[in-house]
Formats: sequence, C-alpha cells, structure tokens
Amino acid sequence: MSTLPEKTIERLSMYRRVLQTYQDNQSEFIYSHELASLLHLTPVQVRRDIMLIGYSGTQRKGYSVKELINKIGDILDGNERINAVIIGMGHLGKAITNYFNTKRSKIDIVAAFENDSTKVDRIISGIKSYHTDSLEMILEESNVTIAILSLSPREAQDVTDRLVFAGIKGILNFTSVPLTVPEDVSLENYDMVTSMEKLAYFVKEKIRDENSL
Amino acid sequence: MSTLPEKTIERLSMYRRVLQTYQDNQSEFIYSHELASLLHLTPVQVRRDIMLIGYSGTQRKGYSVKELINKIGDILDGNERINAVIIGMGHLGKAITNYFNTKRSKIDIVAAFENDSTKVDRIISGIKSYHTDSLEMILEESNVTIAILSLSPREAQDVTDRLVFAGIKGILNFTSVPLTVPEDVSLENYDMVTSMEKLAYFVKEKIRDENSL
DNA sequence: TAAACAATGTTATTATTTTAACAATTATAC
DNA sequence: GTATAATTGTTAAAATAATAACATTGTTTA
Repeated sequence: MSTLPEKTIERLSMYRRVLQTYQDNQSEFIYSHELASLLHLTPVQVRRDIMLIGYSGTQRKGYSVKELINKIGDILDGNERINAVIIGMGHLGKAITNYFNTKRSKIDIVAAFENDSTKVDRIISGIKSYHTDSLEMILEESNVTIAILSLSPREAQDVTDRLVFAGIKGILNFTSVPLTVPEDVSLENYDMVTSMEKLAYFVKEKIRDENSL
Repeated sequence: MSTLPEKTIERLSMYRRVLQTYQDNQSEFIYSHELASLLHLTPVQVRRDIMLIGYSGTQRKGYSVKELINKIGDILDGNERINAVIIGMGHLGKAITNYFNTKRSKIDIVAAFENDSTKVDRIISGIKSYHTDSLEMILEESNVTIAILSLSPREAQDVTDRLVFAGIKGILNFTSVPLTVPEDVSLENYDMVTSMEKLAYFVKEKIRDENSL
C-alpha cells in the first residue's frame, strides 16, 4: 500500500481512539454513520478512509470494531514499538509524559532530558531524567527514533541539530520556534499560539457574520 | 474582505511571530524569500498570503516589517482585546498560561478554573483561579469569548455544555475527547496523541522508503 | 538615460482533500 | 421467496490549497 493521505492518518488515529472506548462498553459492530457521528465527520469520509486502508466491513452490519482497530494498528504502529525521548521537563514536558504514559500506545517515552540540575538523575512522571549533556550518550545505547521538544525556544535549534546528528528520524516540536531539519527527518509542529490566534480570528468572523445578517 | 483561507490564517500568525523577532534586531524591510526561508515556506506562498490580506510591498525593496506586522494585527486581532478563560490547571494548564502570559498578544487569559480545592482562590501562573462551580458566575460578569480546555477527559463535555450555555463563542480543546458544540461556536482541537501517531507513521514510511531504494 | 536585473502581484495550473452520487450487496419484513 | 430498506465500496465532481508562470515595476548600473 502506498503512503496514505496525511488527513487520513490523522483521522485513523482518532478512529482508533473512539473505537477503543466503543469496544469497551458496546457492540461488536459499528456503522460508518455511527463512527462518523462520534467524531463529527461525515459517513462518506469514514468509509473512504477505511477503503483506503484496505479494510472491508459487511454491508448491512457495518465494520467489526475489533478487526478495524487491529487494521488501524497495522497501519499506524507497524510491527515493532517506537521509542521516543522528551527534552524539557517543565510543566509542558510533564503534561506530555503523563498523557502518554496513561494511554495504551506503541510509542514509549524512554528518557527525559533537562538542564535544571534539580531535575536530573531522577524519575519524573515515571520517566528517567538525564542531563541534556548526556543526550548523545543515551541515544547511542538505545534505539530511539522520535524526539519531543518541550524546552525553551532559545535552545530549540541547538538541541535539534544534536538530535539529528545522533540519528533521530522524527521531531515533535512544541516550541514556537520554526526548526530547520534535513529532508530525511520528519517534523511535526504543534503550535499553541497559532491555534489560539486562528480560533480568535474565526470567532471574530462568526460574530461579524451574525451581526451583518 | 471576505473570510481568508484557514491555512493563510495559520501562516499569518507565524509570519507575525518571526517578523517581531526580525524587527527587534534587523532591517526595516524584508523580502518574501527571506520571510519564506525563516519559516521554510516558498516565497510565492508568502507573497500570495500577503496579497490576500491586501497589503503591498515595494518592488525591489520588499515589505515594510512594521507595516506588515500592523496589517497582520488588523486581521488577526481586530480592534479590541479578547478575553479567555482556562479550565484545568494541571501541568498542561500551567504550561499554556505561562506560554501566553509571556507573549505579546491581544488575547488575555483572565481567569482559571479548577476542581481541586488546593488550587482554588489562589493566583496560579499569574492568573486568578476559581472553583469550576463558579464558572457561570464569573463568566456573567466578564466579557469572555474563548475558553481553553485542559481538564480531564471525563469532565470535558459537561464543562463544554456549561461554557456554551454561558455564551462562550470559541473553544480550544486540549483534551483527546471529541466535543459536541452548536454550529455558532468555533472549535479548535489540539490533539497530542494524533500528532504523535502521525509523526510515527511518517517516520516509519520514510525509513521504509529509504530501505526500498 | 536606457538596459539589465530582481523583486512584487496576480492569474493559471496542478495537487490534495472533501463531498456527492450511485451501484452492489445483504439483512429484514411480508 | 421476493420486495424493500439500509448499508457498504467506489468512482466522479467540487472545493480548497499549493505551486508555477509570468507580466509589471522599481532599482541599479553602465
């Protein structure tokens, strides 16, 4: 199967999440319109996404929840688990690790890095924390492909360069700094300020539209 | 001017941010290709966005940084400041408020809400914190249009309903729960798990592609 | 002052994403 | 057992977004 559309990947992640809670307390099968309504999407979009991943339901019965979860897992997780590290254990770093530790996921955060000496060589939010200086050393002895950046903007690009040099293949950037990475490294930006300003804009637009009716 | 494309709005927010740091330590003018390279976009996209907001640079000189910042401000901020509240002051809530308090922004977080009695009626991260029970009371006496949700998934929909009923017009949802809101309320989801799984997928794809060469 | 150059502004094209349309199929009711 | 209704799977169309193409214009330089 060739690479799936980005938006489909996003939705697959959401499908799985709601399917897992659905599975826990309800029926064995689910209709496209049910899954759609749980996520406020259209049934067509759900069916099309499921078509793209090569899974088939049965007409009139819908999709087997269990099989669909497994199929999405095949796509998103692959076979082996993925190791990640997090750099920066302020409030945001702790929030992220708490979040992930509680979820059933194939992605494990295996180490945290900090400059603040009071946070180094301790277990924070269930994760062993090291000084950022030992980044290369730890990465060398463990199979880590993804890094989560929740540190100060000032250090972001420096640490990124070191991560890339150490062989990291994907970066989830929570800082507001636009990072430069080589072509073969995936970068996903997660920008609170932009989300907020975007929301504010559309709120204002909506209010404006309503007033102009 | 009619409503701008969603993607343009996102980029405008990013333009402004890099322009502000650019302004602080560099020249009066900026070329489209400079602005583009700061954000790893194409010059065409930058020029097209700027065209859409109705601003013009001068050929051969580029865009006036100051004027462009102001013009983006007109679009994103409008005239008046926007008030927001945040619900849930765990690590994530604190991270978000710290983030916003330090930025120059037209969006003010004016109150926080918590259920944990040890966090109520105090100043946390510079923001007055109230018990969630007094949500309606506080909202009634202040002009708040946006709410940020960084609370437990379990309470998310309940609180959302109360916020909507109290007249909130936009919700920034940091929980992983898909929320139901009426048509006239804007909703922006900010989903860490999905971002992470998406990144993991594309990392795997890239590794797969490289191996198959 | 005129030619060359380098930048903007805008229209046209292409790519991606969503939505619509509808045929195929299966369970159910009569 | 046949008709009916409801659902899936897939192709086609529409909407949105990104990229390319290029005309225009201001600046520099000879």
